[in-house]
Amino acid sequence: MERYNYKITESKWQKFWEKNKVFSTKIDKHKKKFYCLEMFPYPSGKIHMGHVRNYTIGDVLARYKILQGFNVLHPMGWDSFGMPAENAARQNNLSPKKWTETNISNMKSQLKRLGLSIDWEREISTCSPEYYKHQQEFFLELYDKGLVYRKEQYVNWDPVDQTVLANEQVIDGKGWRSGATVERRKLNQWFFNITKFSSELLDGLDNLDEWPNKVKVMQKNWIGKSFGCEIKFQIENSKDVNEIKCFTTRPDTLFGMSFLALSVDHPLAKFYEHNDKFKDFKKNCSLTGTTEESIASAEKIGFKTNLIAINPLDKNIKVPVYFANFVLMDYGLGAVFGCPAHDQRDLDFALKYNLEVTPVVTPNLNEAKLDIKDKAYTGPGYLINSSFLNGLKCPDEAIIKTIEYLEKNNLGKKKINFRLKDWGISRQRYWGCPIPIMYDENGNPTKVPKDMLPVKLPDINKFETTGNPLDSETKWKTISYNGKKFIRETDTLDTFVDSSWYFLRFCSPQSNEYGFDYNAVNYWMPVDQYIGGVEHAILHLLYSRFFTQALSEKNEKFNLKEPFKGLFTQGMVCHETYKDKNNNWISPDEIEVVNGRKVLKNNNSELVKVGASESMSKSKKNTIDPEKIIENYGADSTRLFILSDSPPEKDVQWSDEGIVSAHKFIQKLWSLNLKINEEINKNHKNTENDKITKYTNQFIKKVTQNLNSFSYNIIVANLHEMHAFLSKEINSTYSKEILLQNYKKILTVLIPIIPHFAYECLKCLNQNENIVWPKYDEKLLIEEYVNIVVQINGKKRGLIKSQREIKEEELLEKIEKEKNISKYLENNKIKKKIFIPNKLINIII
RNA sequence: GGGCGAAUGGCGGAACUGGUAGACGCGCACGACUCAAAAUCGUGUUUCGCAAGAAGUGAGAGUUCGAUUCUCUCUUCGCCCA
Repeated sequence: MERYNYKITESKWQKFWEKNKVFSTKIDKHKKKFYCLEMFPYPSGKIHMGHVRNYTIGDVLARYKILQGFNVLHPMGWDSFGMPAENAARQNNLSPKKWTETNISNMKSQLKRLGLSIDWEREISTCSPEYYKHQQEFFLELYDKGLVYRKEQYVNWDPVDQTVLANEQVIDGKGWRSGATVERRKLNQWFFNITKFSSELLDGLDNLDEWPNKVKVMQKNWIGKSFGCEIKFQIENSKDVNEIKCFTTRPDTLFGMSFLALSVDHPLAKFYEHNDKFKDFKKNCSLTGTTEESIASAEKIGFKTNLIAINPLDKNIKVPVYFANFVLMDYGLGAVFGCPAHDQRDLDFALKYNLEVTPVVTPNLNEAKLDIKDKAYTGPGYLINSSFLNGLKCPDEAIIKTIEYLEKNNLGKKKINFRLKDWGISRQRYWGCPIPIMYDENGNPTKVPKDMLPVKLPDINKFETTGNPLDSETKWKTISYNGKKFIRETDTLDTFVDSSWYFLRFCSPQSNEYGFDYNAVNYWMPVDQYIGGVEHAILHLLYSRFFTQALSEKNEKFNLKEPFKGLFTQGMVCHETYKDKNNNWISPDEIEVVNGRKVLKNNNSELVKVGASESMSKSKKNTIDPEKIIENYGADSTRLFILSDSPPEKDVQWSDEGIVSAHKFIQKLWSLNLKINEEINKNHKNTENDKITKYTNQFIKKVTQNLNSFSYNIIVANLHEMHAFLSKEINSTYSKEILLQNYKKILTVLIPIIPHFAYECLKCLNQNENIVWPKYDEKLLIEEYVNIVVQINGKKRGLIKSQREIKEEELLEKIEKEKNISKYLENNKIKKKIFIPNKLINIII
């Protein structure tokens, strides 16, 4: 029998789609739109299985929506600025631009071979001046709206490479490349004022009912809204300082206060600038990293000042004031009061400096003594040792009462604090979007005038090993404007800015006037379904939400609150890991199976150690190259397998058996297709045509429902069932029209999953016109006969096949006649019967 | 430490609002075809038991005629935040 030739068929259809611009989309206000977007890839060189999964899931949806008659926007582009290009350039002495362009063209052809329904005419690349020109305009627009500012901020500084490191480049406090101990260093940096939108970004989550709950929870925690209060502490023993303000979420524990702690960046630090001991202390603090985690895990150290703070609730309680390394200037007011009995950090600090530990919360009022040793009590309870607050329920009631008292006596006020910080967007890198700012002779920043945009990156072919390459581009840096000399900003924008509006650009990728065309954006946006990895659950999605709101602010033509209506986060692709006897990672390519045991290819006597299945990564060498898989099995097989084994939101395990089985299944479907074609040509007469029509109806319903709920793995099971049914049923003699009519519907349902195959089969039947998603008829789904479960005392004892809507009495009569069931009822009195029509009867004896 | 989620055969996983647990696939076993093998096709496959039957969805309780599904406690694992 003729085998299905996926190579010829797939490339034929891909050429057809491309040539006829089948997937190019235009605005059509008479049609309902559907914007299907997958997170665009970083052009690292080759696509990986994660891309295959992501884009297959998206393509299934896009093709389904097309068949349903939606006007579908399904674009693709490249997140093409970023460090890997710069690193590659340093290593190989080639320009990041060339490296990136080569990768894009490679990956584009790889993606095309997957048979995706992409509108490639809308392709964009964030590193192209046509794209980043508009980003620079946006930067200036936000600047004018007061959402951009410049301030000093700590960064991770690598003293050997003379460069700034991202948090993930700091490993155990050392630079990832140089190995040098990373320092905290202050640099002037640009910021987006994302915190201005804290409330909107938090409240907006409540309306995103098509987002996974876990992502909303993560964003909620990240924004971190907390209720608390600002407390004024009078200061004694100083002529410079009268009072210090602290923010706290636990004002109820104020009577337990035994010290006050300031950040080394607190304004009061200026009075200690000439104190050598303080300078040492500050330097010591700077050795700790900038992440919250590294600060939390570092040893708590302090510098004691001569200041004395007075407890506002009781003037007789006086405590020392410290600078401490665990207080951050970014959070609250850079000053906290320490209550060691009920906060672990404070307790660690108090024990180190021999400060008092007074318990003020007890879990149980009857227990007289609460002894705090080295573990703080942070649970709920009742206030003790707290004068007029004693006995209050803590935390809720006690906090409210304390704040009431403080406000009444003008000692403090209620305040809401957010954990979210402003978004630092300066990167001391070459391969990013230049910030359109220039500095005059006095170092004052001004906007680069609009007609001088884009500020293009200079071509650099040779990279020094240290520092920001743009700093040494003297010619590029200096410009004259209106007869004055200016120096360009040499920082570039965080690449998260690039991806914060690309979904808007896709709506009108050629738009020249502005980053997007208002008409197009207002038609296509919001993205109806966004699909990508959960690793972007916080930053990318939050930044995109912010950017959309920031552009919408004071904008009559564009007013969008949320860019992504639906969000789907897919799981990762995993594979077993292998090691040789020396514990070196081994790639699956270097392994073969001999007598059921995994051994090295070049040394069959050496057994391979099989490790846990983990997400594919180059470092563990457990990757599978999609290109080879598509070459050996075809795009449809690859798509089918990547969907089949697990629900899309969960991790999937790549297996060689799995891809082979998917491939075999396509072949089986092809054999079936040939048989069906034969049968159709026989054109039988005088037959019962009901069964196949009924089945087709059920099949359409199942697949449609599973498509709607992203249960793509179950659709694959549905396809297997369909194959089994048709293989048997094809021996019945159906008339030509009935067989053709039903089979066309079935093939149409296959399109989203295995498009090349499905279109080829439709073509064989000359049925490739007017293809629309088939509707199912609820009336046809009702079965005439039903199997009713018979339970006795809740245990299943048998099945009774009967007509629909059988009455209870009639059913009992039938049960009497079934010896296998009735034997359980003999000599017993029936106490109770539960009858669920058409489903079940439970007899209690 | 806090938050969220998960736990079902040898494996990946099904099971609609509580109503036949194990769909479908992989693996395995047996059979057919073949000189033989591969491929292909067919049959079987939760466990114990010859069988009748019994047990069974991480553990323990609870609600219910009936719980993989709902409630509580615990265990383990995963993710996020610290």
